[in-house]
Amino acid sequence: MSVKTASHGRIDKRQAILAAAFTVFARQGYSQACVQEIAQEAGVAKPTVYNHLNDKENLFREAMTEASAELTGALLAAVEPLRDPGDDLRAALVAVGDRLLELYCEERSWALRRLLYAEVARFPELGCGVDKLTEALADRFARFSLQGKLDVQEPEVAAEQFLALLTGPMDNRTAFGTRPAPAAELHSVAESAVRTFLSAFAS
Amino acid sequence: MSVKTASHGRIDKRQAILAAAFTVFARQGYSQACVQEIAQEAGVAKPTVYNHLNDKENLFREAMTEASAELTGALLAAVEPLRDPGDDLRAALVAVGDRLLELYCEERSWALRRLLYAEVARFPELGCGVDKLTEALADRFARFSLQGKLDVQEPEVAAEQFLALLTGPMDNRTAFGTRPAPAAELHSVAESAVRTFLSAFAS
Amino acid sequence: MSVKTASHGRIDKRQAILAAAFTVFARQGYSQACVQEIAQEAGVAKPTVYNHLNDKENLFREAMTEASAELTGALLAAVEPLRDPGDDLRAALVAVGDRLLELYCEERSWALRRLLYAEVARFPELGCGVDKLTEALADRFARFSLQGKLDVQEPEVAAEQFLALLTGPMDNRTAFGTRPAPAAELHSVAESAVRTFLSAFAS
Amino acid sequence: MSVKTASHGRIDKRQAILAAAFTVFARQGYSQACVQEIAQEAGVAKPTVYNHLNDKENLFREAMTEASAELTGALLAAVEPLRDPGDDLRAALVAVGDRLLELYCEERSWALRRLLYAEVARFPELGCGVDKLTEALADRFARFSLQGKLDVQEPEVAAEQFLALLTGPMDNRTAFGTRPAPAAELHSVAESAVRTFLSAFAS
DNA sequence: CATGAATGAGATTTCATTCAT
DNA sequence: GATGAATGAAATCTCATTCAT
Repeated sequence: MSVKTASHGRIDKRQAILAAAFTVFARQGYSQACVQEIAQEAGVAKPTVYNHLNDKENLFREAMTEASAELTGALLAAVEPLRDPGDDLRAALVAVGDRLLELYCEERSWALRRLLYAEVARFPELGCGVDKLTEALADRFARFSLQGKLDVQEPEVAAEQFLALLTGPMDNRTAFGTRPAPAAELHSVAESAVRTFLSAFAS
Repeated sequence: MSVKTASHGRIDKRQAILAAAFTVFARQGYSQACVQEIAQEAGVAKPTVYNHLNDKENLFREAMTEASAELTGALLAAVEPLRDPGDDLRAALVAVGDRLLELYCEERSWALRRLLYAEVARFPELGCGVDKLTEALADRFARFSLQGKLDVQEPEVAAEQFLALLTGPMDNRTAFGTRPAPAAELHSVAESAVRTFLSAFAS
Repeated sequence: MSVKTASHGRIDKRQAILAAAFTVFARQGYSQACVQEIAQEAGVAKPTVYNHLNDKENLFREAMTEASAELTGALLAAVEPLRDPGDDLRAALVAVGDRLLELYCEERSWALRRLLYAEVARFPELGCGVDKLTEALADRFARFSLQGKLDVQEPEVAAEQFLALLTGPMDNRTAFGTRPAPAAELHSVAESAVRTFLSAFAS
Repeated sequence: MSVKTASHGRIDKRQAILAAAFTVFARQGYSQACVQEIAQEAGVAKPTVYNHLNDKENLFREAMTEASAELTGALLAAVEPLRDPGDDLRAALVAVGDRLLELYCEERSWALRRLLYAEVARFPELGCGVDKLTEALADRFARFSLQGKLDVQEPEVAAEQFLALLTGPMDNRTAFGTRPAPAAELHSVAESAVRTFLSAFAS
C-alpha cells in the first residue's frame, strides 16, 4: 500500500529470485540449470526473472555474490569469540574450529564452493574477493602473539594453515561434499587441527 | 594393416579422443563443451566419438578417469623419494612438497579439480576413488615413526594434514587456479608447510 | 492545468507518440521496432502508448497515415507554382521537378516508401490512398493543354509519365535510398525528365 | 545412389530450402517469417535449415540473391529480341515492353521488390547489384542510335527513362502489387510508354 | 490518465544423438 | 569402422499486452 511496502515487494521479489536461483544452480550447476526452473522455484514467470536480472550470467553472478556474502558473514561471526578467548585458548580454538567446520560442511557451503570452482574460469570476478576469513583470523593470531599466548611470526600464514588443517581433510572425507560427515568426525578433525596448530605455534 | 596395427590404431584413436575430450572439457566445462568440438579437436567425425564412447556422459567419465589416473601416478611418483629420505628429513620433505605443489598447480591439475568439483554431484563415482596419495604418504610417515624420525600417532591424519598445509593455501593465493603462482611463492608455501608439520610431529 | 491545456497536452502527447513511432519504424522496420523503444523515444511509459493507440498495428497505421499526409502536403505544395508558370514553361517544370525530387529523396520519404512497400501486404489500406499528386499534376497539364502550351490527350497518363521520368531513375541511383544523391545529380535527372517530357508533349 | 546423386540430393535440398524461404519471406516479410515455417514449407526439420544456411540473415540473403538472379535472367532474356528488331521498331519496343511489364507484375516480382525495399536498410548489399537490365537496354539503344533508328545522346539515361515510363505507373495502378492489373491495362501502359519514348527519341 | 511490474506466447539457435552410406 | 546429413528436444531471450496502483 505505502511506497515502502511497494518497494519492499520489489526487493522481496528480487531476493526471492536470487534465492531460488542459488538453490537451482546448486542443484544442477550453472549450465544445466535453466531459467525456466529458477522462475518456477521463485514462483514467478520467466520474463520476470529477466526483468529483474538481465540475463543468465548476471543472474548467476548476483546469486553467487549474495550466497557468498551470506556465508562469509557467518564465517566471520564464527571467529568473533576469539576476541575474548578466556583462559583456555585450546578450548576456544576447538570451539571456533567446530563452528567453522560446521559451516564449511553445510550443504549450501559445498554447493557454493562447487559452483565457484566450476565457474571461476568463466566468471573470474567471483574468485577475486579477498579472503576476509583468513584476514580476520590473522588479526586474532597477531593479538595472541602480542599477548604472549602464541608464537606466530607471520599471522597470515598461520591463519592460512589453521584453516587448511581444518578444512583440507574434508574434501576426501566427504567425497567433495557428496557424503555427509558425522558431527563426531567433524569434531575429531577440529581437535586434530588445533592440536597440530598449537604444537607448532604454542608460545 | 596387420591386425595388431589396426588394433593399435583403434586404441590410439580412442586415446586421442579421450585426450581431446579432456582438453575441451577443461576449457569449457562439461555442459558448455560440445561433442562436435571434441571431435574436431581429436580430428575425427562426430559419429566416431559415439562409436568409441557411448555418449557424452560416458565420454566425460572416461576422460576424467584417464586424466585422474595420470595425475595420481605423477603424485605417487613424487612421494617415492621418501622411501629413502637420506639424513636430512626436512630437506627431503621440502623437496617432495615442492614437487607435489608443482604438480598440484599445473594447469591440467586445476582443470581436473575444477571439473571434479563441478560435476561430482552428477557423477558421484568420480569422487569415490580412495585417496592413494594420502595413503602412500601415511605409509611413509608410519615408517618414519617406527624409525624414530617422527612422532606420529595417526599416520593417516598426519598425511592429511601435511597435504592440507601444502595445498590449502593455494586456492586463495591463485584465485582457484586462475592466476599463476610464481615458483618462489610455491617454494615458500612448501617450506612453511614443512616447518609447521615438523614442529608438530618431530620426534 | 486548464481544460484546454489538458486537452492540448493530450493531443500533443498523441502527436509525440506518433512522431516517435514513425522515427522508430523508419529506423527498424515494423516488426523489428518494439513498442518499448517507441515509448522511450516519445518519453512516455509503454502503457501510455497503449492508452492512446490501441495496439501496435493501429499505432503503425496511424503513424504511417500521419507521415504520409505530411509528405503528400509538401508534394502538393510543390506543384502549386504551376498554376502560374510564367512565360518559360520549361523552366517552371524544371523548378517543380527539382523540388519534387528533393522531397522524394529526403530520408523520411525513403523511409515512408520502404515501410509502405514492406507492409502493404499486411496493411492493404495503406496502399489505397488515391494518388493526389498525380491528379493535381494532371489538372495542371490539362490546363496547359487548353491554353495551347502542351499537347496532352490524356492528362492522367502524362502526369504519371512525368512523375515516372522524375523518380524512376532514383531507385537504382541511390540504391533504394541507401546512398545519398548529390544535388547536382538530382538536378540533372530533373532536366532530363523535363526534356523528354517536353519532346513528347510540346504543342 | 551414386556419388553424383548424393551430391545432387544435397544441392537439391539446399535449393528446396531457398525456394521455400523465398516463398515464406514473400508471404510474411523478413521478420514475421519464422524459420520453423520455412522448414515446414521445405519439408525438412528446422536444424536442417541451420545446417545448410547458417542463420536467418544468411538464409534471407541467399534466398533473395537466388530469386533476384532468376528475375534478372528473365528480364535480360526479354530484351534480347531487340538485337534483331526487324523493320518496325515501334512494334518491337512494344513487344519488349509488354514482356517486361508482364515479368514486372508477376507476384514473385512484386514480392521481391517489396522485400528489397523493406530490408535494404538492414541488408545493404542487396541493393548494390548493378542494374544489368538498364545496361543491356542502353546497349541496344546505343546500337539503334548508330544505325540511325533513334536519336539518343545518353543511352543510359534513355534506358532509365524507358524503364521508368514502363514501370513507374504500376505502383499506383496496382496498389503496390496488391491489386492485379488486367493484361489490357498492362498493354496500354506499354504502348503509352513507347509512344512517349519514341516521340522524344525518334531520329 | 500515467506507470512499474508481470506474463503468455513464441522466436532463434544449439546440441546430443541417430541413420544411411 | 568412419562419416555427412538430419532431427527432436530444449534453452535463452524478446515482445506485445495487461493489471494494479
